[in-house]
Amino acid sequence: MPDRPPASSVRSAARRATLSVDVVLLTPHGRRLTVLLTRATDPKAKERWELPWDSFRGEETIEETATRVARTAFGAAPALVEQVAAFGDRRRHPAAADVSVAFLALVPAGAPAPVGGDLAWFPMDDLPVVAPRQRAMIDGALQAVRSRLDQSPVAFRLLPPTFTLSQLQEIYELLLGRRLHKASFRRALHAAWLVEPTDEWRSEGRGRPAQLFRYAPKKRRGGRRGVRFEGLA
Amino acid sequence: MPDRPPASSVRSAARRATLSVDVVLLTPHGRRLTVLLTRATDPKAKERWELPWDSFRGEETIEETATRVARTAFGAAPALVEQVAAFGDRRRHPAAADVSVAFLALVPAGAPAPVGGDLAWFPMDDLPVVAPRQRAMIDGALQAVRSRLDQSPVAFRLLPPTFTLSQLQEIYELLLGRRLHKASFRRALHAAWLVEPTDEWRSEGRGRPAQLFRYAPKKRRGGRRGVRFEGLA
DNA sequence: GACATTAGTCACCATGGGTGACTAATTCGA
DNA sequence: TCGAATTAGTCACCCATGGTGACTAATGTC
Repeated sequence: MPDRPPASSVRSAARRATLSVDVVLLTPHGRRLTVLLTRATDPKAKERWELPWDSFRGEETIEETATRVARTAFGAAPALVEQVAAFGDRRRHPAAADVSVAFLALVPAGAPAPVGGDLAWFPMDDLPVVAPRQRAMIDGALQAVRSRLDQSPVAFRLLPPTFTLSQLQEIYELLLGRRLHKASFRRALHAAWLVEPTDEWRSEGRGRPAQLFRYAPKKRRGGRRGVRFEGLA
Repeated sequence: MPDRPPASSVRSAARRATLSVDVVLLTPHGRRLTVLLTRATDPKAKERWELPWDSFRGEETIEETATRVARTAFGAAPALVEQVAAFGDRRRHPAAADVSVAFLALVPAGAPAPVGGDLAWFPMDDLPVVAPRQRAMIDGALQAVRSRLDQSPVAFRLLPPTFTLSQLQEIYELLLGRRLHKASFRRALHAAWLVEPTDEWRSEGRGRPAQLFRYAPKKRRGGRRGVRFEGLA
């Protein structure tokens, strides 16, 4: 049996802390997932690159801040913005914020290459040095994307509105980090009623033209079992 | 093609915000999951009950704050503390914090009943009115527990170190909100190598005595498929 | 026209897992 | 003392899930 403290919680006097909102912008480039980094603003910073961030302002919600930061950095609204987690440890952060809330933002494939030298897409597996807290945020964002593959339309937000099934499979392979069998992938996809065919076909390069599909989830019967694509709406 | 903003992000001057850390303490009582609430400290508050919380202090990490808040409220260290998410919207919060970080904390079954009238375990499905932001935190914590059932030893932290398989199944049924078939549950559990038998048996009440098990996850072969208990370490 | 290349489908089969029925060991009451 | 009730634990049947290789289809290239 634990000791029993006084029933009401001990409260400290209200204190103000510095808070930042950081965004991990992701987009596929070829067969690799890439992150948008900006050149560090502080010339004295050891690190040369950092995630887009801003201090939290009381006027907006943190989601609004994240969306604004993403739009400012990338130049357009991302296809999806979701919170990853709050990071409130003592690891270094560009703003030296007490606490930073990380968001992940997805941009469909085919994003324009960054203009100047102050913005660049870096492959996830070949990142430059960034502040340790932001490094943890990037890892957390990747983990979040992977774990939400079946709960959130993450894969579809990394593609344009219409896409071929081969493109979709490539995204899944990218995120899962392993090859999938074509027949299995399509069978599961069909069973999940996540996409519907359009009447367009894409004939690019050699090979048979592929039919274009769009993301159009349908109500599912209440089957509880099954793994892939479960719970996606 | 989106418009291109100046390459470097716009930064606002560092601003300080109020930040709270709130804890959703959960424990099973009978066949129901319950939450620990304390009586509101502010006598003018509309709500009479609230989640244990504290303002963030720069000296600790938010995880440390959460653990301290949980220990102070419950009277002992919980079996597991994990972050749920940051809530930075405009919903009302007891501390009127700009941003609140919610944590979930698990206490094994058999927790002592609260002493005074200032602390009470409320069933999840019969909660009193709490501030809207805290209400969202409670819902988020339950969702987090459910979604982490297969990734984190959540179920085992709601049980004492040794337990019967029937007890474990009850916890899973509690969290999933549906009945499970005994044979299926045990087959999957066996395949996952999550528990090992002790040489103790519990003979309480009528019926055949049950063998006691302990949580002792073993390395799994790299099988990728399968649902239940996957990824649990 | 042969061939490479990519799309799309099929059928086979191992495994996962839902299910009912069985046995085992205990308490309780007649 | 014995049988019913109760809880633990296991087995075997069988269908659905999903891995796999091989096939056909439609295009471009040489």
